[in-house]
Amino acid sequence: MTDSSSPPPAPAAPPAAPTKPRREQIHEVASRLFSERGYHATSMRDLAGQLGMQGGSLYAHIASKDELLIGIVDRAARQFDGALFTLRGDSLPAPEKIREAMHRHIRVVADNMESATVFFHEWKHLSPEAYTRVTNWRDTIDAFYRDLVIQGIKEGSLRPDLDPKMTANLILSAVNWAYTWYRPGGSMTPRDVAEQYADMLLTGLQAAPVSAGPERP
Amino acid sequence: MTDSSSPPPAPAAPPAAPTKPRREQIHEVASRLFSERGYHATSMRDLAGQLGMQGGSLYAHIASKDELLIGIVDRAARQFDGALFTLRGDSLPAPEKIREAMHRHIRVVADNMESATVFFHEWKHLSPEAYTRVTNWRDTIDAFYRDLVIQGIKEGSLRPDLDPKMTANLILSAVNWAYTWYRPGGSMTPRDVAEQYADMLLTGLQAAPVSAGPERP
DNA sequence: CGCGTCACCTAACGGGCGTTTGGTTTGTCC
DNA sequence: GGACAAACCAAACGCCCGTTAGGTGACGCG
Repeated sequence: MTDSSSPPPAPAAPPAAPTKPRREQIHEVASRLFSERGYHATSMRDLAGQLGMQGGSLYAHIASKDELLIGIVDRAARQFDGALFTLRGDSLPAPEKIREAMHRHIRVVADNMESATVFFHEWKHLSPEAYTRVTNWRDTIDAFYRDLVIQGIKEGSLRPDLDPKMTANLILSAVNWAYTWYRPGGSMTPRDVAEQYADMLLTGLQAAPVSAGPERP
Repeated sequence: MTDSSSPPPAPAAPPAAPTKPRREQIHEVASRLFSERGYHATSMRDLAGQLGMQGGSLYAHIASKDELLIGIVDRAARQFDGALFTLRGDSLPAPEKIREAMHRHIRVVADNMESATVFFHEWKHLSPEAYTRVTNWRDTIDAFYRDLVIQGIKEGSLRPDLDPKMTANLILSAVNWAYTWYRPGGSMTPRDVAEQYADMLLTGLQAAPVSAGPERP
């Protein structure tokens, strides 16, 4: 609509390229369509139509439909990776670390709603190599949260009777499920969500007993 | 393998029919394939092949592929409904009610892993009427948990500073996400999962402060 | 014995799929 | 002004999809 001649290729300065426009546009629109309709329910002609071109013309920019999915999922995985693994070194107490990890995790989901949705929904349709890559990667995320809980139990900041595996499951449920309900335009920032979730998880939903007496007041 | 002549039609007693075998077999296999591969990645010929028949022969028993999906999703929704809505009348304190609702919710997921997976994954591909039906139904489930939290705050059994919407989101995250990791053959029963989750959620992950003093000992 | 019915097969239908091919336009650089 | 590449179109490729139509054998019932 606005400008039909999309990219001025910057003729004199190609070394540090300004952006790669068309290929990235395709990936972006594919993220949107795959997340809205699903991978198999999106045809290459649908995708091309949204970009104002013909189905076959896509193949001047990309190699195949599979490669598109792999690109989207890998990119999402790298986002999670980059957000969480810088935390491994930090020496915060476990509750603070859990709070911070949840914040970063939810922010990645919130900032990449479309590719995160594709990541959680369509990873089963990846080619075998990409499939096992993603599966292994998810195991390391599980382990990250599990180790975090174990550390907290050891240092005494978390309840000693916790099952680390189940605790990690619970935390992951909270942060991952966000892709189903969070809407970036709404009133809550990713930080708001993470703070509320972490508060509820760490200190519990139950009202504190009425201070003094152990039974009736 | 075992018996190839499947159903003796019980000629003298058709009034209260014994079972409807073939149609149900198709629904069961479809649940499995849809949950494993996704709706659009499962062809009617795949489905028929698993039942030892030809693609076209399915249409002697079912009307269409859409109808299959609708049947599976509706059945799953009815399971959740039946499990949760008998709780509306009970006059338990909110924490107990949350614990019980989580237990029932997880049990439905665990006892119907395949149709639950289809329910959570493929509802976007329903026909328009079934789509809005499922969407509305999910809203009532959200409201159920939200009201439960509101009741708990009113009666003083839950923290007064909770956001009911977000608290319901957290509970739903835990019980719904179970479909991604729970395996019925494993060492944990649905009750084990629910008890652990409810304990963690209600009383919190953090270790209790060192008993006596309000500040440093 | 003939009739109906059930469960299934074979074959085909129109259409959409991912992808390839060859050609046309457009714009830049020498 | 001629070479060149990028971006795209139009058309076709073989294949698979959901679904339909007509036919066939087995079986129970009057």
